[in-house]
Amino acid sequence: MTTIRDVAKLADVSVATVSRVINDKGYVNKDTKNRVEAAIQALDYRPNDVARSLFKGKSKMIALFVPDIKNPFFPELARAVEDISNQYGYTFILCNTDNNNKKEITYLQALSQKSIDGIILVSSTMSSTQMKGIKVPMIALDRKMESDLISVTVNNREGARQAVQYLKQTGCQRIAHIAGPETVSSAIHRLGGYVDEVKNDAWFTSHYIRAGDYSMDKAFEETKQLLEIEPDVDGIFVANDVMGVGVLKAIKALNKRVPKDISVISFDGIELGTISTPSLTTMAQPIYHIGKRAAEILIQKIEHPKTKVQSEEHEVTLTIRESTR
Amino acid sequence: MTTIRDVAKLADVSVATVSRVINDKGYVNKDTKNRVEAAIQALDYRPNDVARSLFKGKSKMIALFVPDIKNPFFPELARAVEDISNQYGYTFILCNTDNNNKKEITYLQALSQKSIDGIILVSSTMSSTQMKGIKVPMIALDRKMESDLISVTVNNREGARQAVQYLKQTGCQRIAHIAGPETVSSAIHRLGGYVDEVKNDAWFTSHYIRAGDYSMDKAFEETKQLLEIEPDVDGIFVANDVMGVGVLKAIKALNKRVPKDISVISFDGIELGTISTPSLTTMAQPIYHIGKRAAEILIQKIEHPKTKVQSEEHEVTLTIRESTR
DNA sequence: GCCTAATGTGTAACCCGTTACATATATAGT
DNA sequence: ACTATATATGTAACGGGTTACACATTAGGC
Repeated sequence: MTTIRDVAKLADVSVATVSRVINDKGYVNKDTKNRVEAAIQALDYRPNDVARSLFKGKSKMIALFVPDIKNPFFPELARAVEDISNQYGYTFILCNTDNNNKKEITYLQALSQKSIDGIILVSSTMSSTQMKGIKVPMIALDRKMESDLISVTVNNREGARQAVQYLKQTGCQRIAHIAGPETVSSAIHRLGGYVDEVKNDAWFTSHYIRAGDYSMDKAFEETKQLLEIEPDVDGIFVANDVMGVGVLKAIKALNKRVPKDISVISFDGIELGTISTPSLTTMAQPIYHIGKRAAEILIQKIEHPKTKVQSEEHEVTLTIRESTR
Repeated sequence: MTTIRDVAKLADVSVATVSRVINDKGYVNKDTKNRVEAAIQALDYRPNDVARSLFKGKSKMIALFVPDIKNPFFPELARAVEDISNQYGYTFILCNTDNNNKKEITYLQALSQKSIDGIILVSSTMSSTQMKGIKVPMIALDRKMESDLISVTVNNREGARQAVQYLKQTGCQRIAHIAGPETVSSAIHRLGGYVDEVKNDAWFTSHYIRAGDYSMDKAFEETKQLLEIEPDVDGIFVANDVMGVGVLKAIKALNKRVPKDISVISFDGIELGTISTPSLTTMAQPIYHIGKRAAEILIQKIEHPKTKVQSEEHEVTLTIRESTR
């Protein structure tokens, strides 16, 4: 590796001058600058980022915590964050937490030892106590956290209301909900929106709500049980698309038809929903956009710590496909 | 941040001794060790990895280059690599290259400035010339590269042969192939395996081969054209599952039935293939396993540079689902 | 022509662990 | 008792940029 001292020697200047040229900072005579640049070229010199990081206490790296990248909702988020990171010169670190608080804490520790500049969290397990001591800039994405951390989310409650309203508009009389995990804010709000819309209906009882966990398999099981207990269900609002596919499978397994017998609407708008048969009507989130915004806000926080940044709540879009009448 | 010098002061020893305690290296008296450990505890001291990296010239970070994490084949690979990285104490960096050689080179440069310890490449665009100068340990995954870089792949040619054989066994008489990009080794070998099996058949002409690009949309278009030109096709071997879904859609759009009129078998074994209707019969790769092996071999290369490591070619498994008779 | 400000450049300390080397004491072997 | 080793610990250089500070020179203003 050639170092700044090699360059300095070849250009016959001090390392300070080379540093000034590299960073375009401070006064440097034009001729000197040319000489230094020629030396840099000649030696194919590239500054060592680790040395830089050590001095600055910053690493130009940001991390994204997601439960599991295999869940098809997260790759697009990850892609957005990586794109923006890159654009601003940051390196992107991906951490799969499995919703495991211990793993999160371990990552947090490891990353702060590496002088990570900022972290984007898709998490529901981290408590405000745990976040107290941490001075790394952070932002919550997709889910709000117990702590008052700034977040970028969508308007889950309103989106859920619209979904249920749409089912009603298309003629559904008995609308069930396959909910997400009760520890996750997005799931809570989607459930809340559903309840808003059905709580005053004569037919409504809590039997119409089944607790899923955002996974396909659980949704499959819950739907089968639901339809046994409440066979008159003619519409299901599912808390996410992955579960939506499970619901579709369950309905098919029971020899009912979608949307003829039962309409299904879910939430997220991932590509998976276009592949199932029938394709899923869904409340589509601007997934890439929220990932992008989270990264942008985080970088703003990192580079201009005094600027006040605010939480954002984005809109979802009813995307009508084949699973509703 | 508390530093090693703070700890040394509190424990009333030199920094060298603290370092010895931290790294469990060299002689340290038991009492001294206890005192140092108490001081570390008291100050909640954690060594600065950046300083360590600077001295060692190693960062304990490895990167994975994939074309696009949104392609559902890659998340599982990424997950495997991340798991293994973590297990060995490495931090995991994800890079989306979009099959863009410029991006790859930019990443390579940026990462080597950060003293990256190793890189796993899913790439087909990097030439051996470009790799010449690079002394970072690397390994190819899923695709072989032009250069003689060690790789972890599956036996694509043999898998393709088995796929075509299976179609024949189940009664297909005219078997077409939707190929992957001709620049990608896996696609080339899958095409090769197909040709091996059909080249001597009387009916075979090159019209039965259509060039896809591993994307769903292209496969959709190509299949429609294929079936127009060769309406007697009763079996299609598709180079990957994502395209398999596109093929299914095209066949449906033409009002033919799978597997009644046309059997479809694809390659990869991603979860997506279980969600389509009908679900896809496929040659399943041990995706997680090859990702794991690539990471393990890379780390072996990093930590024990003299040990000889070898390329690995893993087996694929015929996974029969609904898209074949 | 004189003073101030702008311009130009170098020295050395600093960021924080690591380790070669020096030094010192204790233990073992004969 | 004496040397060879094992044990124990400290000092200071090192890795490679960055920058405060000092010093020197040039330009500008009047």
